Amino acid sequence: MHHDLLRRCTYFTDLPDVILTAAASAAQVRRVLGGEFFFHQGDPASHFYVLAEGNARLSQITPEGRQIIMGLIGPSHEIGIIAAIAGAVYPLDLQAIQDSLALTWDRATLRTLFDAHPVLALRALHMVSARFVELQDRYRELATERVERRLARAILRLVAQVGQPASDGVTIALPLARQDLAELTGTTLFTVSRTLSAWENVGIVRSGRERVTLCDPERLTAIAEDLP
Amino acid sequence: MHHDLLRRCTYFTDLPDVILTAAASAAQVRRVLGGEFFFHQGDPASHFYVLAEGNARLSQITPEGRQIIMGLIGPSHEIGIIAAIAGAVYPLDLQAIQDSLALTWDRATLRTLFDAHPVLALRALHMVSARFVELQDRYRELATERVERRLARAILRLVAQVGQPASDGVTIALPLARQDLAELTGTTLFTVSRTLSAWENVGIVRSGRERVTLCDPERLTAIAEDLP
DNA sequence: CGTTCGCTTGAACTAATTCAAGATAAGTGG
DNA sequence: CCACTTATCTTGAATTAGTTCAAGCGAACG
Repeated sequence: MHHDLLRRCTYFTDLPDVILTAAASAAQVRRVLGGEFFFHQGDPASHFYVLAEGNARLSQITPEGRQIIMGLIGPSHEIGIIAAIAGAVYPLDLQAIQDSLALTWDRATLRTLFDAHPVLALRALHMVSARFVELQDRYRELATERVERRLARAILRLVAQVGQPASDGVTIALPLARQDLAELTGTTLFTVSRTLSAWENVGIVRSGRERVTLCDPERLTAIAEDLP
Repeated sequence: MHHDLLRRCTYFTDLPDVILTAAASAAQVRRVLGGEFFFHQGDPASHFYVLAEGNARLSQITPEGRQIIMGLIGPSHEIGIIAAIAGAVYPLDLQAIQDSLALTWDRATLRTLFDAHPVLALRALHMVSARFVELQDRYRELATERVERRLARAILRLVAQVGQPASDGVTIALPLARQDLAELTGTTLFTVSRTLSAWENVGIVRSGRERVTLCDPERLTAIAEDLP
């Protein structure tokens, strides 16, 4: 039921039932196959999405054709509230990693909801502000910290987001290549490979083809936070 | 007159007079001396500001005590709309560079204005979204581009923002030390100094103690955009 | 069973940092 | 007005984190 999905998003959480119902019943459903795109960078921002099933990658292409990953998202994550703004374009690509399902609202519907329930506009402001602060922190991280630490944080973030318990730790439940981790942390696949190998040698992680398992969260946190 | 100042901010521009008047008459005035802070990182976000006179620096301190500059702002720039959100804290410092004057609204006032004129909430969303996209671009820049190019862009941005015509080019009308440029571009003051010296030798800029003059915008743009 | 794709590792290289020393310029107080 | 002090800037030399390139390994997949 859409209603329950919405209740789990931070955007809709704790709102009165009447608003949830209004939003849920105004939603469209969109299915996107793994590898396909919800939208591309530069497309007119027409729809706001809440991911229901699957996983997706937020990425940007540099003018030179180099790709960087701005984030990886899973169910109940909201994307594209910029669609509420007339004339806006999406600032990045949203690509499904696995077959995915999303609820979606177009601008007119969104505006109707905002007009009926002004709290939704404030919530949108809240959401973008929170993302802004997060991005600011990652910016600072990129400007001031070494690759090993950035990679440690990226893995801790991913484990928190999409971790699945495994026999010897927690596995990141996404096919995640070295190249992806490199684009996520602003480095090269070689450096990622070397770093993961070093960590594996001391038992912090286990990793293989497009897969990383975190075995020793304490020690990885120590690296991320620069503790003893 | 406050009304005119507001008309020049992108946040208020093109709004009906009645809204501008409502906003202007609800504003408080705050004066801050050069070097003093409007607010600190971590303070409860109580006020939204529009800078009227002076210049200010947006900066963050890392847990290790290293500072990075997120931006430099001048008159008619809006800061701190996060104050509209209950429980939020400022994510960075805002420090006056010169004696400054700002219009300011506290949360209750802001909410009253939002209720009376819902377009203001949408505008807030618009503003934060625009800043978000800008920051994303700078993030990509930091992740993928070399220091020289980042510095070139930073200087072009500053010239556009606070440039003042001079005899031999356009001067950045701010006391701006090498260290400031380093913190703005994610590098060290030494690298900034070397790069500016190299540029000065080929006539792209002239620079001295806390001062940079851009003499050849075309060539600096060529560096920023990686043209021939 | 061979081909493909992702991963690893070594070696050379480089952009940028770090550290040190000195030069230059701007106040400050006698 | 000049010496003193302080802050900013420059430059060189050594170092290093990370990149780039090349070669080869190994698991997945048709």
